[in-house]
Amino acid sequence: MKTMTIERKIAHAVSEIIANETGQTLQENSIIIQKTRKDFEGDLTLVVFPFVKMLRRSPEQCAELIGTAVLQNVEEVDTFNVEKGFLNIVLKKSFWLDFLNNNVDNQCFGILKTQDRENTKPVVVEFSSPNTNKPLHLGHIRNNLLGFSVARILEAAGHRVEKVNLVNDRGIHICKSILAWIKYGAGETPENTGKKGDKLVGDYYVRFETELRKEVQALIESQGVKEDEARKNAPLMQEAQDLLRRWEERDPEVMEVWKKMNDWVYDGFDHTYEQMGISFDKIYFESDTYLLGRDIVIQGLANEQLVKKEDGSVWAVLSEYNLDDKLLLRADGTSVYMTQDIGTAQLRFDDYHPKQMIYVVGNEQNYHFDVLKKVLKKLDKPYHNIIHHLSYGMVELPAGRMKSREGTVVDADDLMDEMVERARKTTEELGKTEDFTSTEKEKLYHMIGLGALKYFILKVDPKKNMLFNPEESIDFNGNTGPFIQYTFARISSILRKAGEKRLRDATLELDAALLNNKEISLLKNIHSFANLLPEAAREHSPALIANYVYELCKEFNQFYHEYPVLNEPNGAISDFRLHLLKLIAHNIRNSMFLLGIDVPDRM
RNA sequence: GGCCCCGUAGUUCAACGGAUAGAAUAGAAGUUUCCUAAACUUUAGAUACAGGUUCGAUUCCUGUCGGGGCUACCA
Repeated sequence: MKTMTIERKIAHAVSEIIANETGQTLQENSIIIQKTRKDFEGDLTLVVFPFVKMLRRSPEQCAELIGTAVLQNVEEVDTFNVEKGFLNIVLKKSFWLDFLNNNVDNQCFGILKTQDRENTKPVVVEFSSPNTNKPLHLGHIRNNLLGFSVARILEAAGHRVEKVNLVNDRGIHICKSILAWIKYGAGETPENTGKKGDKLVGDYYVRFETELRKEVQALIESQGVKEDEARKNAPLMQEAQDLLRRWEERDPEVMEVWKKMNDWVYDGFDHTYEQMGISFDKIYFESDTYLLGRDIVIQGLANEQLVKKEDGSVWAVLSEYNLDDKLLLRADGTSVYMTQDIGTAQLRFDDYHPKQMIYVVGNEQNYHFDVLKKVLKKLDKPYHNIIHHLSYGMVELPAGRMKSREGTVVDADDLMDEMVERARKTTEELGKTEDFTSTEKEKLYHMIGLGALKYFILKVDPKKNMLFNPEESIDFNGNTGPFIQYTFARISSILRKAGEKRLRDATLELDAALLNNKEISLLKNIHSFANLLPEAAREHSPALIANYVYELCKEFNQFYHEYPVLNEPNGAISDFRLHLLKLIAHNIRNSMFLLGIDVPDRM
């Protein structure tokens, strides 16, 4: 143990004094040390209530006793004060100065490197997982940003990470858009229409639904059947199902159209992913994996882990888990969604032998994943307990969830374009880019627009539903991405003005007594990042990082307003502040990197 | 019907069971001879309701009310 954190040192001292007093040993993780709240004097606070009974003293006496012991045994501690049942510990100013000293040249404070990559089992993070029958929308944006950011956070926390995408490129829904294109497409292509491939295919998916609804309506009126009955029997639906059968038989004619249309979609997706700034290490296609799932199920049946009903359909019996039985193969032998997921899980396990497989999938599929894990357990698969469903909340509109039928879907490309446009407009109104080249401008507007969007999405706790109001544009002021980018640009501007030589020659020989509260507060913030990052990794929560970096920037702006850096007459203080700014800048950049957001040197 | 999730300022979001529930935005009032005013300062405003557990509850438990999701031989 080379570097023990100050929190652990204190916790250790606390457990010792309690052991001395009572003869009881308590686990160090039962000692609650938190950051002291703003309104009180101190850096760290110990809640002493848990020890009151053991020590048989009043809370104040306990705090006094523990405080004295900590003061004696931990050299970094300067003083302490007792406020109700809370022991507030003040660290020496030199502790903070040393902290800066030790980390000013560390561009990656708090970031852990994966040791021995070759021999480390990876965490596989699956996200995005689009269907190839329609373009990406706002819901996918949350999924993509979340998955990408969580992958970066895990990596920064010392894990080896593999990002994978599972493209849902087969099934009845895909056949629907293919069929509509064959019937009504009149040879339209992305080239001859100028339309983005995924949009074009999506249009035909919508067209299918429109035409189907007409047929269903007609059936209901002429034969008086119920709607779901009519949907099943409608000629178009029959044709789509026929197309699916032909696809499963690898009918060359169908395969050709399928391939062609999927390629259009992939071109479209590539563009969307690029705009979003996300990428994958590997892409899986369900068309390659669904048969594997079927084989596993058949094997499971042979092993008597699954059961076959009279009609020939295959089921997992899950009554022992209080879940309904789950169908895995239809009577006609075709696969369902769950069957595919069994196959992809197996393949992923074989490919990576991961220590964990994370699936970034909306919370509407909570039940599905509960069942998946149980089915895999039933099948005796070793990986059933390394599956983690990173279940995130939906993005809702003021009127409720997005519905493609009602045309309320917020398109991913459109939204990103709007954000970039607004960044352009706002920046130009402020007249900040007059001396930028046009390339620099485009880059900046993209950075700001996407920064605003990403931060807006990621600052919300992933588990919770969130609201997006298309009427109100995403802000550039306040608790936003651009605010953080702006703060970074401000710091960069000072560092730029200082010049390389000045930065290189700057000394750190300040009398610690000269540190002011704002400076200590900033150092304290950054110091806490080392604890925050592992927590964000554990919780799979970019929101923790977002809130952290916002707090840091807010703090910096207050400092910036109150204290000069380059204009500070005391050279030692000025030098110190330059170092402080460097550390802050690195930390902001790193934090934003974890969110997948770039920061500009000027804006 | 059964199962699960969520109700915090006008609005959008915070708060390992810990101190006086934080921010942002919208509202009101201010700050540019000074390193970028996308900033800063001041001000007003909230835990759906009723019980319980606890030294202490926005947080855990029970009930009521309100919102959402799942419950397919769809994905």
